[in-house]
Amino acid sequence: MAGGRQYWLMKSEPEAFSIDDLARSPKKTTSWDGVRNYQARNFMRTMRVGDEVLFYHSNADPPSVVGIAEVVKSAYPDATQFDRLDTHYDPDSDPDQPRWVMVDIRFVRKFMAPMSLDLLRGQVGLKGMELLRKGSRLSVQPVRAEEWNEILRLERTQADR
DNA sequence: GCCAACGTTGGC
DNA sequence: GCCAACGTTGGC
Repeated sequence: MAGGRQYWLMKSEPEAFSIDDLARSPKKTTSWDGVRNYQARNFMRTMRVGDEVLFYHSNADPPSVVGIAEVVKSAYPDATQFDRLDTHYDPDSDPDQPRWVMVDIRFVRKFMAPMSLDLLRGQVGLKGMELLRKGSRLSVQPVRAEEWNEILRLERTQADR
């Protein structure tokens, strides 16, 4: 796996920040700030430029994977942790040893049709996917190459209808 | 170190 | 709006 491209899934509530918001952002790029979960942070620390990301809309109707982004900047300190006025302010984070990081991601493309949780659950090849696990809340999660390929294959069959 | 209480996430 | 499934906090 060394040097290989990795795949990820990142969740966002479309009301807060949608894939369309990403597509409209300057350079189609945004800083993925505000992550305050250690497991998610640890995954972000291992992200490399060129890694690919499934963009997922949570708390959406229906909740769906809606497109693809790519990592364009690896982990660096999340500025919002030091901003008292920000909702993600963390008074316990030491500026000399920032607790939270963010990465930059860039819009790649939006799927022709959103791929809903229901649709994904119907795929045998996605049985073990973290996203589909009951109670799964991880907002940044790894995606296996087989899962990534299965989802892109699914996308093509959806587009052919 | 245990664990109850609490806060959050996110599907439904 | 409900609530299951978490993760975190803090008393002990």
